[in-house]
Parts: sequence; structure tokens; C-alpha cells
Amino acid sequence: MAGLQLNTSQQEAVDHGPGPCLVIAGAGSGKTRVLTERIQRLVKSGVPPWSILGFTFTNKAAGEMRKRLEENLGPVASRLWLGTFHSIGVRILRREWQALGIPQDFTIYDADDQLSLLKRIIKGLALPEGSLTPQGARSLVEKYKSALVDPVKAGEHAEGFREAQAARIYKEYQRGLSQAQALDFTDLIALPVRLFDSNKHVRKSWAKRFEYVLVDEFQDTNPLQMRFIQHLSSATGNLFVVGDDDQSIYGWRGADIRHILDFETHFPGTVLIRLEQNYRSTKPILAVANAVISNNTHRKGKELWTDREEGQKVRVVSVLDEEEEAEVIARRIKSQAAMGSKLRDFAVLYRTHAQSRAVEASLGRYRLPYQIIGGTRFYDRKEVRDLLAYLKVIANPSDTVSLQRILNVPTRGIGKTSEARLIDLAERRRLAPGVVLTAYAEILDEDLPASAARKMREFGRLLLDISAAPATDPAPQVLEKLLDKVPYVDYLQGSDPVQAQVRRENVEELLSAAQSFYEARLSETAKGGNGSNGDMDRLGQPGSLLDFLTDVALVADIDKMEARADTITLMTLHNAKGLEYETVFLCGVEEQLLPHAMSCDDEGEIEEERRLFYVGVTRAESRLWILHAMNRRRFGDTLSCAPSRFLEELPEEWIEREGQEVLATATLGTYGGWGARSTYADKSRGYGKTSNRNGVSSYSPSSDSAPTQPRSPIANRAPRINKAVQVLKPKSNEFSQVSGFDDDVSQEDGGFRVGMRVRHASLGDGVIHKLEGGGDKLRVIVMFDGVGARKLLARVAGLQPI
DNA sequence: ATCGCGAGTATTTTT
DNA sequence: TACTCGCGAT
Repeated sequence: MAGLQLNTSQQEAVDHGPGPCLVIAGAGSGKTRVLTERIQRLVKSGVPPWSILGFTFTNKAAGEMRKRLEENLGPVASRLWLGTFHSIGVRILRREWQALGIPQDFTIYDADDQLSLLKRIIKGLALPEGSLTPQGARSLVEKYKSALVDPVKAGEHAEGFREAQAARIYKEYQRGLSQAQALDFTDLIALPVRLFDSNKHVRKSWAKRFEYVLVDEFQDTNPLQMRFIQHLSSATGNLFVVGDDDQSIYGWRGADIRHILDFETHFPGTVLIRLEQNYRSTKPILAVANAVISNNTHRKGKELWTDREEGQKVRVVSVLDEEEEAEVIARRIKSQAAMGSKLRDFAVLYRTHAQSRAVEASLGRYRLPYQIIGGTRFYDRKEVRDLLAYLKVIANPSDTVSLQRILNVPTRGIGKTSEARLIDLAERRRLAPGVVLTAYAEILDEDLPASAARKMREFGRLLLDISAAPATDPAPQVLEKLLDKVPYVDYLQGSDPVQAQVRRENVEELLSAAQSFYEARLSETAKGGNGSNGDMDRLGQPGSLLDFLTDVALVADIDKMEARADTITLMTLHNAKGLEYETVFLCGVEEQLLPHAMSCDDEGEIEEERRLFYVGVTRAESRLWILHAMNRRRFGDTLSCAPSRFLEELPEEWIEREGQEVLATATLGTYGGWGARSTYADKSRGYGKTSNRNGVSSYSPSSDSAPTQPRSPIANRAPRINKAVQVLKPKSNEFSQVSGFDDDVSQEDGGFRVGMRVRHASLGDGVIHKLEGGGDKLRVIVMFDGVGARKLLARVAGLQPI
């Protein structure tokens, strides 16, 4: 990234002495480097690593920073306190549990667990119709908790029906958590803060422990985190924060941009340092970034500059719809890859996860490997959650949410009635249901029919049998035993064969995740004495089930991102923060999407959306593509989309527009509703002629000297557009072209029959198991030899009968 | 107790 | 469009 030598401002930041310091670090200005060098310098000057506390936004960032520091400082680097707010919170709670009256081996509930608990509560309370939904309740409960308002206070101050209900739910929710010996995400920070608030002694001892506190991505801290920081830095006042007000994009989750804007007021004597030299991007990209962000009013104000020579202009591309958008991207990547670019140099960024679909399909068609960050995360998959629920119950039988998830999965004859009776019985005995099963199985007979009681006893014994020592048993071993004792994989088999295959793979992946976690922990322990866990605050043996569960609870998807893998990366703009790529495609830059329709209420929200756009722009090193589509499918029907207002803020001299014809034509016309298929051929011929070379449908930019891709049939696919924008497209024709096969494949619902043998370019040969849908939506389920079942879209898969 | 189907809803962003 | 949930039938 940056050169070998630090620039003056960077050096100043690294050398900053005692007292508060605010570093306004523009995108690509080398802030990570400043942080690591500063920590290095502190350690070298004699500050013990364990008295340095560094907050990062993701675990990944913490890991990378630690790795770099280890290279320069050796194993002592593992004694640094480096992590996200949540993981640092956990570390503190694992030690201060007594003071807070919580169990030391508490379970961590994520959003999904919260929701399950809330659902149960709402049902149990039998609230009147039209009351809070679980989601609604959760957001209110979260609000209370982040403001450190307890249920009693919430009840007292409740205004109106809704809030009164929320307070009631909140109270039950807290009860449920504590009964399950669980903490939710907010607790991980709120509890330490509450402890520090109320207990001067504890606060002092923690604050004294940390001589230096550093915070990365400071612009995205919420008030609770801010208090956490303040407490922990209160002894010395050596608070060093790094951030960029222009990249504050988490306002919706409570981040308060004023923390950075007003930092100097809150911390008198603050030294302010600005890093404005950008080492990442070319001039055109920076010019675009600067121009866009200057439209925001709530900012400190800064201008990024670079001494990098001029580069390629930023390309703004208008396309007809999301498919064409995806097509442009895939085609572009393919051709650049053919010229020697690595796939890992490309990122496709979008506002919402839903946008990934079209891009995925396109990349798949071009056989370009990609990885998606976010979306349904690995740890959110049903099968993964099921297995984790088992593990959680084994580790903590009080965890009722998890117990309910698996009580009858796979089915073991414990139905709703039995479940209700169990819960009822447990309630009366003031025990958690899981505890009844595992420790007091004998009382089951009193209230349950003999057969039900027997099944439950068996289940309880099963759980104990899998692991009775979660603090010491290695996580992978427990998981293996679980898979051995519980016919879970067979149970997966029972469902749709296609899904089953994918799910089995996910089970495998979980197992290997547990294995590599275990190994990593072992080598960590061997190497660093205590590993990254210098102060024995980790629960149980390294690599044990308990250790694993804590880790899993705190992982975000981005943390798992494979940096080594040579694939294209797809993710939301939020996930892209802090990353950089040689070429970036910013797609869906349209009104309603960016800015998003849900974030247009006031200028503040628009500004945050603009920052999001800015974040996207500044990820790019040398090539930036900004795309917007004229039409986009949403909820099944097609909407026409206006280009984003942000596109009007781009400086013309630094950009190059493509697809103008479409833009011009489309904006002039009136929206014509359903495009008539009969006119398709005519219009496309007339139109395609002009557009093929310079227009939309020829995606090779004029300045591109490289040989263009061998033209795939779609290149000749004319835009289906004329004065009146056609909202619906004639699909079936088009796709027989796309797949590049003759009509016999995709027409008349197939040419496919169940039982037929077919060949797929990458999956090999197989037998058609089932057909679904029809026309261009025809899906073929194929059992591939040695690969297993796959569901494929016939129009895309290019299957050949053999 | 389990399965299947139909209806209704969802898409903003996440540690 | 696609997925989840709930209800009703077996």
C-alpha cells in the first residue's frame, strides 16, 4: 500500500505521546499501517503488550493486525488486547462474571436466537392482535438495552400501548435470557459498561490495566461503545482514535457520527491529525470520490489527493436491466482475466444482498469463480444452526431456545404436546427444560405418559453421552460424536435430494471448521505460551467445545473471507469497508436502491447513503465501474429505475459514460407496460446496429485496446427497447442464445425427460431426476455421477443429452 | 404426529 | 419471485 517511508502526518500519529488524539484518516491513507506502527512503537518503547487495548471493527481486522505485529514483535504480540467491542466485552465478562451475577460459561444469543425467544414470549403472553411482531419487539428491546434502561424503568416510562407491551416483553425476555444462562449481543457491551458505571473499584482496576487505548473505525461507534471506551481509557486518558467521518455508514444501528465530529469537545487537549494523502486510488477515482462527498454538510471536511499519475477514467454505464448489468460485469472480468488479471482483484459491490443473484448467475455462466460475503451466512444455514444448537445444549442444557430447536430434529417422537408438557413441568419445578432432561430425568414420569417420558430420557442420555465435559472435550471430537450418535445426515437425506447434497456439504464444512479451529488453537497455545489469550480469560481448554462456541458466536462472514483464494468477491457496500480492489464494479446505482428507498426520509439519511456510495468508490485502486439499470425486477415484477441522484454529482471530466443511447431513449419515452413480443425482432435489428459497437450491447469500451472476448451470442442480443421502454422482456428466445446451445435444449420445456442421461460442462454426466417449472424457468434436477444431485436452470446450464 | 399445500410476506445495511 | 409459516388433512 503505502511506501516504505511514513509521510509526515502518519509519522506524527505514530509518534503521538500521551493524551487524546483524533486521526481523521481518509480512505486509503494508510490508517491500518499507522495503527500497527504505533502499537509497535509503544511496545518497543517498553509498554507491556497486555496494557495496550485496540478495538477493531471486525475480527478479521484484528487478526490481520495481530499477524503483522507478530511478524515484527514476535510472540509477545499475542498478549495484546486486540478485538471487536464484542469480543473484548466477552473477555471482560468471562472474568467479571461474579460481580455481575452471571454464569461464567454463558451462552451467546445472536439475532436469530433472540427472535426465537421473543416469538415464544409473545405467544406465551397472548397479546392482543396487531401487537408487536418479534422483529418490532426486538428493535425496541435493543433500544432499551443499548440505553441501559432496565425493564422496570422501561415499564414506568412506557408511553402508549406499544411501548407498554414492549416493556412487558422486555421483562420476559430478560427472564428468558437469564434462565437460559444466555447473553445477547448487546449484553456483551452493556454489561461491562453497567459494571463500570456502578462499581468504581472494578472500573479503576480495568482502566489502570490499559495504558493505551486505540480505536479503529471510530466513526462507527455507538453511544454504548463510546461509554465503554471512555471507561477503559479513564485512568490515563491515552485515547487514540482513528476514523473517517465520511465513511460513517452504521447510523442505522446506532452509530453516532457526532462522536467523531465532536471528539475534540469531549476530550479537551485533543491533537487532531489529518491523513489526506491517498495511496490507493488513481486520480479520476479520487476526483469522483471528492466531488460526491463534498455534497455532504455534516463532515469535518477533507480532500484526498494522490501523486499517482492519472489513470483510466471512471466508467459510468447505463444498462437495460440487472441481467445486462451482470452481463457487463462478467464479460468485463472475463476479458481482463484473459489479459492476465487475477480474479481476486475484482469486487462487485451492491447496496442489498438481493442484487447478488443476477451477478451470480452471470458469473456462473462465464464460469468465473466468486465468493459472496454476507447474505445467508454460513452460520445461519439451517443445518449448521441445527448442529450448533445441539452443541449449545450439550454445553449448556439451560439453553432453551436451542433445545427447542432440536428437541424433535430429527424427529424422535417428541411432538408439540410432549414439548409443551415438558416446558410446563420445568416451569413448575423452576428448572430449565434441558436441565430436567439431563439431570432430573426421573421427574419426567410424574407428568408425562410413560412413552413420552422414556423418549425424553433417552434424549437426555444421548446429550450427556455425546459430551459430558464441554470445557475440555475438543470441539471437533464432540461434533463427530454427535454426527455419529444422531442420524442427522440421514435426516437431511429425507428432504429434497438437491438440498440434501448442499446441506451435507455444509455439515462437512462445519466439521472442518471445528477441526481447523481446534488445530489453530493448539498451535497458538504451543507457540505463544498462552496464545492470543495471554490472560486465561478464555473459557475451558483451548479448542474445547466451549471455546469453539464462543468463537463461532462472534464471527462475522467477512472474518472468514478467503483472501488467498483467487476468486471474484461479491458483497454489500457495508461489508466492503476497509477493503481495496484493483477493479471495482458498483452496481445498482439507482434511486430507490442507492439511496435506498428506506433511507430517504431526511437529509441525514441521504448523507449516510452518499457516504455509502463514497465508501464504494474509494475501494477501487485503478478501475471503477459504476452501473445503473433502467429496469430492475423486484418482488417478481419489473420496475423502471431512475439513475441515482449521486450520478449527477460526478465530475464530467473524470468520467466516461457508456450506454447513453439507452439512457436518452428511455428517459424520453413513456413506460409502455408489457413489451410486445411481436415487435421485438424489428426493433432489435434497427437498434442493435448502432449499439453494437459503441452502445450498450457492445460492452467493450472504445479505449480498450485488448482483443475483445470472442463474441458470445449474447453480444448480439439487441436491447429490447425502443421509445417506450419495454418492461417485460421476451425471455425464452433470448436464453436459448445465452446458453449458446441450439434450440433443442431450451425450447418446448425441454427435450428433457426424467431418466435421461445428460452431460454438464463442469459437473460431468448424470441422470435427470426431476423436472420443475417450464419454459425459460425449467429447472432440471440431475443426479450427477459421483457429484450428487444439483438443481439447474435449464436455460443456463447448457445440458446436453447423451 | 407428520406431511403437504396454500397463503402471505419479504429486501436495507450487521457486530 | 421465493421462502417461510401455519393450518388442515391423514
